[in-house]
Amino acid sequence: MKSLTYAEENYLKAIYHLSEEGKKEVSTNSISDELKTKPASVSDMIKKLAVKGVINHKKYQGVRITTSGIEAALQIVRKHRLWEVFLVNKLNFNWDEVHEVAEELEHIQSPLLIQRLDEFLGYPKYDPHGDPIPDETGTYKLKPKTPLNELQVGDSGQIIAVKDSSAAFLQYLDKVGAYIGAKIRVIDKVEFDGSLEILVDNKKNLFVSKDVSKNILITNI
Amino acid sequence: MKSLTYAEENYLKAIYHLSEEGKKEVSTNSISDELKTKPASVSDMIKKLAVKGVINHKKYQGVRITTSGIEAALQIVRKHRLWEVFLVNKLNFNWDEVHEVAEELEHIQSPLLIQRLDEFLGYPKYDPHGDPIPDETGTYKLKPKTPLNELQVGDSGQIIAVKDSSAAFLQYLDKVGAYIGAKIRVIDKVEFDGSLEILVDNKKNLFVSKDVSKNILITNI
DNA sequence: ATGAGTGTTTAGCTTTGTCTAAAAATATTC
DNA sequence: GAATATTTTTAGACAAAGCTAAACACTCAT
Repeated sequence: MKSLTYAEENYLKAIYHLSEEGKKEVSTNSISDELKTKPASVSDMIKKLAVKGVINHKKYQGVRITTSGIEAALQIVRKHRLWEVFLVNKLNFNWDEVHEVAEELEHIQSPLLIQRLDEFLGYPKYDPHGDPIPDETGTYKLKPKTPLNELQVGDSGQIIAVKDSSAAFLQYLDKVGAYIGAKIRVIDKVEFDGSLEILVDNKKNLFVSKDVSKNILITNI
Repeated sequence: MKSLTYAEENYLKAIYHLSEEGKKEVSTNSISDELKTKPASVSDMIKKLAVKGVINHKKYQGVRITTSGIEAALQIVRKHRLWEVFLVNKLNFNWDEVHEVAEELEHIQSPLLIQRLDEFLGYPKYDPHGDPIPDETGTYKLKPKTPLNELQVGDSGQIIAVKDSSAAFLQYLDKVGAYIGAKIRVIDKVEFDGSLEILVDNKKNLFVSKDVSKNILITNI
């Protein structure tokens, strides 16, 4: 299979992510929304991707990613998330600063580079946002994610990801001392407003509103 | 000044390197040789670069890089060489494997990334080939380089670079235990064929032909 | 079931960076 | 100094990736 151009990689990744969200068929408009391009541009690109065999397409019927498309997309996702780990763990970037740079770095073409980077980082299984990193074969494992607000008093676990990854929300978390990987336990729950008291890393008590707890995902309850 | 595209950066870097080799004016043909493009493509690009103010150009008279062009080129060179240090020092690449990947990485646009990478690497002053790394202001210092074959018996120094950086030559050096940074001393010189006996890192005697010693550059005699 | 509205595609244009072929300018040689 | 050779530029084409505007197809209400 011929390799993909920079733009083709971006379209395929968008289609892959949209395919993950439930339905099999991805619409032209949803792709153009995701990538901030016009539907006409998407139609053009769909033809190219279909020729390369990474998607199937019938006119006016949306797009379906193929097995080989999923494989290719997973390798791009793998690169993106490995670079995010590098930026956060080695270069001390914050969560909210890594995405755009990783968008560029993910397109670097060098299998050896990615293999060595993976090794250098200690073969991480999850990126700084808690999303799984596929291995060279495309295999990955999701951690079960439960919104913090669904936990009961006494439940414990680890912050694995956030739903709202806006800079504002990430900065709030930083400020109160919560972070991806923090161990937490639910100390008290106020039924009236759904707010929680949680213990962070066995040392710090924190009160969070339901609005906040809905956006924090916990694993390993 | 408007920023440069990927291709414009490559042309500017080529012009910068060609300008370093003595003469001020760089010819269209030499640029097309360097970049493996056709002279017609170079003529087109020259117009664009002249509009952006990084080169001066009079028709049929070659090209001269401007001060602002040198500044821009030095930042690209800085990025290229920092990535080379990263690849060799952190990811265990060999000297002869880093150039192509660094050619891609040097185009990533993120001042913060380069700043953090520089810090992570310990603010290196020279890349794995012994070439100087400009700082954020474009300042750098060349080490004086003398070909090994011009040293006399008793002279000592450090391998700072190689002239011939073909994979074959670099692999030969690896095999005999010579490397950038190795400390050497000239033990004996055969006047008949110009071959040398040298002591490497105070522990290993090595015989090298004149053809080899011409291609090894020494600093700090 | 038809007509309005939404979604998708086509047609044609733009920019970037490349090319070939031909024309123009400079350099070299006799 | 004229003829030839080389270098450089122009002209015109093409592919990639985007756009606008217009045409086409599907979907849903009435």
